[in-house]
Amino acid sequence: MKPAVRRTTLAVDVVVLSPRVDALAVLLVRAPAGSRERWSLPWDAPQPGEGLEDAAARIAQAALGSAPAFFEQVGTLSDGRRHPGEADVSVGIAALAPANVGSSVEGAEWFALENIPALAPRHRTIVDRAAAVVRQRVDQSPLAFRLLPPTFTLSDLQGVYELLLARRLHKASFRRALQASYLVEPTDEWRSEGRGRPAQLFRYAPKKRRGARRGVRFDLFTE
Amino acid sequence: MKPAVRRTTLAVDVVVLSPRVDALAVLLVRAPAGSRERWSLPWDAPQPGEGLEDAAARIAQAALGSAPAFFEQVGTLSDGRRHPGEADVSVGIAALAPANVGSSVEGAEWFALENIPALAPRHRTIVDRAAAVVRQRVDQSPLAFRLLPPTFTLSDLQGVYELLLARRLHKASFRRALQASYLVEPTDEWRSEGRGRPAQLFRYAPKKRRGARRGVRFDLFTE
DNA sequence: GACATTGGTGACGAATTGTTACTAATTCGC
DNA sequence: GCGAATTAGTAACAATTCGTCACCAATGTC
Repeated sequence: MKPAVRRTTLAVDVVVLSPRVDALAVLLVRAPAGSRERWSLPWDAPQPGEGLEDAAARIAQAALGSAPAFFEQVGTLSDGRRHPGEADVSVGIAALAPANVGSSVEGAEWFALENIPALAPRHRTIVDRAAAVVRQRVDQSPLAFRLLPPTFTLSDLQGVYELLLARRLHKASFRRALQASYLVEPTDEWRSEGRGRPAQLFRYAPKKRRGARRGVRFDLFTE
Repeated sequence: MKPAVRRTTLAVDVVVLSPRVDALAVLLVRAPAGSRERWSLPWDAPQPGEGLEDAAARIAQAALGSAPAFFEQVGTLSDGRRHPGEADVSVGIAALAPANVGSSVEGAEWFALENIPALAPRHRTIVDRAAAVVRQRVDQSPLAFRLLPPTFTLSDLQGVYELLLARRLHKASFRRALQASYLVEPTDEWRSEGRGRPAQLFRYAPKKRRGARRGVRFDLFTE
């Protein structure tokens, strides 16, 4: 039996994530009249010759007003679950946008992850996967920095980690680990944020460092 | 502009990995006469109504003789790179098979990862991605146990980790960390492997353990 | 100026990890 | 039989990392 390709219908479904008012939020767009649900993820088919991440950038830009700088695939689905465009196959892609980026595009709105309206079942699955992937890779990939503007305070950064991990972190430990990682460098700017001492601004500037050669961790087998 | 699906051609390309003679090996199949390369990954299109992982299981079984028990998507590609079946879109899936599983299917052969023959460019990319994903997730996912038979010695397990991480591990540290993880339990069998003291056999039997609530690690930003 | 609030760091004890060194059980060579 | 070689398994110590507490710094509020 010789293998052969098969024609199917394909969609790229984009989960734009951003920290909004102390919660991780996802950008949804109003569905066309007559749809079963009122909201959906931004989605479309890739154009001929357009890569999947390129398509995700275009789709995210249409909903957000500007293109996010970071994308990550969160899985391709071909189960029977319903897609708004009846696509056979969906490529789910997470896009990360800094806080306060994204002007108000007509028909697009942010929803906290814990408070999402009804979505087509496949979109619901993709959102859950995106959240899981982002949470799982937060310390192997510079995800957190993609959710912040180019310069940020260490408290901002810690806040993003706390959002992603959904738990409180200890300030001194967080900063010590960050120092040891050589991932950020201080700028000479400070930010006065109302009351309290002004905070120094940092930027993401990872230095290449020798592999630590740690032992195996057997971590995170949380199922 | 209303989003719409688009018809494309789809393939599932499977990277079957298994430890063979002290190296991680991938299963390739002989390409049909007239192809540009002599070897390719096992691949096919998913049948109507067949999930992607189901398709991967069927494809792997055809090349391996039996179906692997573990699959993981390693990315979906739609770049311009050439696919043996000229598919527009490829879903890359890694399948893990224990050592010594897989009878000799006509036209299928194992190749050590460092010694792979010429493949279609997209297949080459998928193999590299599969290796990277497996190496990156080895301590978040029970991947190593899927490369071993149901019972195994601790030296076997350490050997698999050393293959995946491509470096030597320290015996005492490895075992201490494994103990603390409650991932394996001893059986009452022992295996005498020629010379040396016989080793006790263990099985993978993860106990649910309380989340460790560790701090952030800032690990592995190795690019 | 006292106080509340947020930023930032030193230091200590606890926990984890890297390493050395040892004991145990087997096969091989003689 | 018996010592050398080989592989399994572990105790124990040293070095490092981590969690926490305590404190100092700089600002706004009253």
